[in-house]
Amino acid sequence: MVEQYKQQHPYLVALDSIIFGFDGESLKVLLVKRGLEEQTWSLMGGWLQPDESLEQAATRILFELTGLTNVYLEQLNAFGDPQRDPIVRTVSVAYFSLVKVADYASKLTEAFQARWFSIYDLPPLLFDHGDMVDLAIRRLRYKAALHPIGFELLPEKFTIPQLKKLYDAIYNTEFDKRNFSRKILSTNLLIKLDEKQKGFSKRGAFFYQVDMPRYQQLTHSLLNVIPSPDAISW
Amino acid sequence: MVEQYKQQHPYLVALDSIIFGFDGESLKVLLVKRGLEEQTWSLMGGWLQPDESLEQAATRILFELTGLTNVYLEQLNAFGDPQRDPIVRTVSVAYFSLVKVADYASKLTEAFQARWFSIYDLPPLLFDHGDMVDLAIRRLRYKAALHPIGFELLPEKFTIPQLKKLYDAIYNTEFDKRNFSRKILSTNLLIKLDEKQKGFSKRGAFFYQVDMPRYQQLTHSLLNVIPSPDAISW
DNA sequence: TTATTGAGTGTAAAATTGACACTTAAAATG
DNA sequence: CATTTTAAGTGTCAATTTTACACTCAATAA
Repeated sequence: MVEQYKQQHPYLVALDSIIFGFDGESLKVLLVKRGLEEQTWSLMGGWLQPDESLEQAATRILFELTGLTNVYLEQLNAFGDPQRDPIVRTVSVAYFSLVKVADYASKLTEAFQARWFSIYDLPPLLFDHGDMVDLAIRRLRYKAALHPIGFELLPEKFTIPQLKKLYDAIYNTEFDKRNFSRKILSTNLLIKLDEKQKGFSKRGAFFYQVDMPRYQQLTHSLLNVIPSPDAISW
Repeated sequence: MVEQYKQQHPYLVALDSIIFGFDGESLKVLLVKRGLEEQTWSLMGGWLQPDESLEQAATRILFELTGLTNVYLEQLNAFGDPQRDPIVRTVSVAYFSLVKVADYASKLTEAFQARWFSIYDLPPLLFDHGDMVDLAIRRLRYKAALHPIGFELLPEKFTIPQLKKLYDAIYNTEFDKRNFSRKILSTNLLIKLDEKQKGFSKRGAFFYQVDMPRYQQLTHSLLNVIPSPDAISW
């Protein structure tokens, strides 16, 4: 009876994560040097262990390679081309992750030999990691147009201009600031703080933070977060 | 160097497909009896073979178990809970599929021991197949709200009332037929035929078919296909 | 011929979107 | 201290889209 199982070929199962960050100017992806003989830039990845689920494994690997915890993590796609890893056939489940760069930036690059790359200036990547990144960017654009996940890339407290810059970066465009803030504020997701940002502009912009209970309600609802989402496709 | 690979545990990799169909009244999922000792209703599934990609495997299995070819197929999610298959640890990549029931209905149930179940009246399912179906339904609702994929579930020629019934079934609601047809027609995806449907209503409804070139352009674009998509979430 | 049934269509009010420009707060400058 | 500079912040109007809602029409059946 269990014969049916015994005849089957097992494969290695890997997890790879596309980690997005935003440094205030442009959208970045976190990469590490990896490979057997030649070192190639590659995604954060590792192997599935016997006692863990896919999401647990992705979370563990992220922590081991970056020290990051409590980050936004979502399954992107499973990649299983027979030739994708030339050494051993491996199925890789890719996750994408949104992190608040500011909190970790220094730690990451020092201790972990990791580097942030602009999504418009990526080095050649290991295996099919380039495809994974492409898909992740498309998915991020798609998702961020409909769900208020942008906040995951910003610090706890942020200003509306910062948020607009983030969306400008994600969509490689420039939104109208009047329409943008009207739209964002109409979601009622943001709580205005008394505090103002110092040092960046003369006048200073008010800080906001996410209304967490409302955010929980709405993460999975459809909101039109950006103007003309019709232009987005995947 | 390749040591790194040798130390890893391999796992079986399966593919499972949630196959949606529409019989004119309600949304259905195609299931088969499967299992070792006790036969349980389960999704169409099979094992990944050494020489095929995930999508190829899903397509092959679909064909072997149902005879279906040329169907809409999209990766849903990879499921990898350590306990999901109690016999051997297996990672399953789930796909969801939209088929035109009419073309195949009889063949399927006869030759392949398969049965269509209303999504509101599912039997207990094998392993985590219930979770897979739940997720697939949510994904279908999400996707069909934004992309004109509903046609994949209807015959080549269909009427607007048929299409509305399909959407009513997907969302378990009743859309306003005036607003619905205005919205659908405004996409310019439908070509009106001269022919009318006979036998169903006295007056008869005009048949339409999809404008294929335009459909190709638009499948991946965001269209608001249904009213108030804000109500949909996943 | 008349009745029945589902197909097909229009309108007006409300809400949302998109385009567009001036004022203001605060620091920097001289 | 007055002036300049820079980015923040805000409002309006026209166009479009959405929603709610009800009657006529075509064809078959009686």
